[in-house]
Amino acid sequence: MEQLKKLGASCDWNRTKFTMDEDMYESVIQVFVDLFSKGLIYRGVRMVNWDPKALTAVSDEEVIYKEVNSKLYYLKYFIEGSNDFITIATTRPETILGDTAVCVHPEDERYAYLKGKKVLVPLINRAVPVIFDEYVDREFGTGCLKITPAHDINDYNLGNKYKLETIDIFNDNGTLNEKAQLYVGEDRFAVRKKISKELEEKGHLAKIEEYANKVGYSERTDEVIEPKLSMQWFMRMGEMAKPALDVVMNDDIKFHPVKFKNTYRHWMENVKDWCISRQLWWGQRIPAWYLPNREIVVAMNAEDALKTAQLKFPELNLTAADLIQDEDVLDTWFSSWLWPISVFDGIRNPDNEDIKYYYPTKDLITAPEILFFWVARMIMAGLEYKKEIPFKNVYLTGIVRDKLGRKMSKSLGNSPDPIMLMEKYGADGVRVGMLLTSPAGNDLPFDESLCEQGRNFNNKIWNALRLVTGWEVDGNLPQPDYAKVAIEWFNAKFNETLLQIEDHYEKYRLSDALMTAYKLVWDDFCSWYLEMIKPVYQHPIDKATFEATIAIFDKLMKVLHPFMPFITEEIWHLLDEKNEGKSIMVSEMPEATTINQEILQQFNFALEIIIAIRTFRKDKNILNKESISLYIRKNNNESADTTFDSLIAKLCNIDKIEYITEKMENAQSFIVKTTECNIPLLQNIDVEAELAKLQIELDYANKFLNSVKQKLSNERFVNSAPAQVVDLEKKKQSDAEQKIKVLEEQINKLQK
RNA sequence: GGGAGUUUAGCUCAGUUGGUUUAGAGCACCUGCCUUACAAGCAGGGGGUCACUGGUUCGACCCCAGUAAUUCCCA
Repeated sequence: MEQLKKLGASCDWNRTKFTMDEDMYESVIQVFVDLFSKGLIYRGVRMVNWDPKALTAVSDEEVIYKEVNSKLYYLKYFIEGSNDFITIATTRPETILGDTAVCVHPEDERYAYLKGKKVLVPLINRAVPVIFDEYVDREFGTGCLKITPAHDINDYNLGNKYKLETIDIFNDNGTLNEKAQLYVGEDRFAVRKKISKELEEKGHLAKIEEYANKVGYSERTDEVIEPKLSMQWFMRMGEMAKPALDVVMNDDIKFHPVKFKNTYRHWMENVKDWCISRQLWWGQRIPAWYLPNREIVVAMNAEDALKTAQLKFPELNLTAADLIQDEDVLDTWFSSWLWPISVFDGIRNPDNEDIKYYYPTKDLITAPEILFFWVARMIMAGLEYKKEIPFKNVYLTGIVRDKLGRKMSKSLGNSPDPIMLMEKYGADGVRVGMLLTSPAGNDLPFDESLCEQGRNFNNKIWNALRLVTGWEVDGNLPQPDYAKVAIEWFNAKFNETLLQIEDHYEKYRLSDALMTAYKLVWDDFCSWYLEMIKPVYQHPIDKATFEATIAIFDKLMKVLHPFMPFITEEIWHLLDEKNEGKSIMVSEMPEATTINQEILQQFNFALEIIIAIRTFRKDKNILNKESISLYIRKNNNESADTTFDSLIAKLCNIDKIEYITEKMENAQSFIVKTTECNIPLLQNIDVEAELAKLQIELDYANKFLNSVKQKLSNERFVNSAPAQVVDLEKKKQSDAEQKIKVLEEQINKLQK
């Protein structure tokens, strides 16, 4: 949590809650009592992962499955009242002592004759039925399966289905108990060796095969996990799952990205009852008390339980000492699922002001791996206790992974230390680094270089501030034309970009929103705008331009603030004394106004010219210090647009821009769109190189023209494609033809 | 074994009911620059058979079928 604060997470820290807080605890117990009274909570038997060394049940997450080399034992079971036998395959021969059936596939003709027969469990000769179920894989082993309901989850399910006897042959420490009849008190692995020997001696062992299978080991003790039956508390899911599925399917609650809707539906349609009891040393203790007559009372506390018990069974003369509370505690999700309600005390006081104000909320941000454990159940709880969905959107973040694609984990030691990262790159830098790599719904492949990029961005912004605040402002200076145009252009660009950013937010595409803002600041503001309006070194700037620039800077800081709270707050205060004592956090976000599309288009063309001139300078080794003249010849009967001329001149160090109509001699030229740019000869032209370059351009244009022509000559295309598309192709054709014409002219000129 | 995804540049990812010049971004890479806010920088540049095969269509990164690789969930 301290790390989150350092990262600038803007949480409501005053409302920090722990699930074991008094009020939270009470809410959980109240809900348990309520659901029990509604018949939604019941006690039942379930197979748990038992650690015979630690003497505790462990959760599925604490079991590590390892591939081990074991043996597959083929054992002969004699058919009752016959000398015939069938052969079953098992990796655990010691568990035959708990067998209560043998199972084959109903369509397996090899075993059809077994219908109604019983077979004898080797060594103890217990007669058990042969059952027929499609669960059996006919290809595995002999296609004949022994059923031990007490010691295998699948067998347990079959046991339930066919009402089989369940014989638990193990003690808690992994030794055999008296129900096994043989080897009582000996360890399961010692028994495996002994019993396979005995089975062999008595002619029950057909063969042994080497076999690789997965065995579960306890994460804590590395002991082999023993599936074990135990009494647990459950909550019925069926009735609650249905409405919780509906609100997601009909988009009352939206998932971002939507692909998780599928996963959610799949889970909700196959939902199983929720095992809510845990054998842990901490948590909300199950509010159930056992009476001497084996009855159970569920109540808010021991006193209530006693009162209820006394009322129910007056003949027992019960005292507090007769009631024993269940030792188990509740699954932590059983408190978490109430979070949106209980954190505002909405369970105990359903009509308090806080819950009325804060429920429902808009967005939940969480990890996809707990979509079911937490999100689904919060929705259920919300519908059950508030009759209303708890939130409208669920944004599912990715999992942070290292460069090798592994999850960050303590045991691997591959997690970076956030505090150390923040010292190195700054909190804003780390934030930018993480956010840049969070495309919606994908994992975050963590890379320190991304934080470095974030830091560099901070640095860039800081330097821009240094430039702007370093200017001397002269109130008497008139505003130059180029500055007026630059401001007009940037504001159009800003508005356009702001709409894009809002659209990204709308779609929960945070990395895209950040990247859009990043480019707005770095490219459009720093690289273009500031270069445009920058006064000559050690010259002052006019007041109007300066103020417009400060206003732009202010808006940019607000747009960046959600991503980089620290630097933006700092700069915001340095931009304007009036911000003293206020905070950018609670200032108004800029709003987009009408976009001047025309100036954006004009700029795009100017930009192409500028880039072409820069390339030209580089090609010809003409340093930027050396000023040049530019003669522009429009083609295609286009009229000249001079809006950005003063800026082209400023940015490219051009002493003169002139429009001409005739071909120019003694000049080098290049083409932008269909406009010809001429620059008077400063040096001899390398005719060969120039021709080669033009030829490449010409080839490209011709090839392009051909592809367009081919398209247009296809009657079916012209007939079936929309007119808009066809017109576009025609425009492409005429543009390409024009360009080819100009290129050919130039080639001719050079070849003279 | 069942289900759901993913596969586009060296890396991480966009690509909106199929038509916006011959597919984009950031980073990385290459070249030239210590230009006076910034070398943590500036300017320019190269780089992709859109996993593969077939189909539908005037037209496919996009729709359909199959194949392969890979990830997750459930068993």
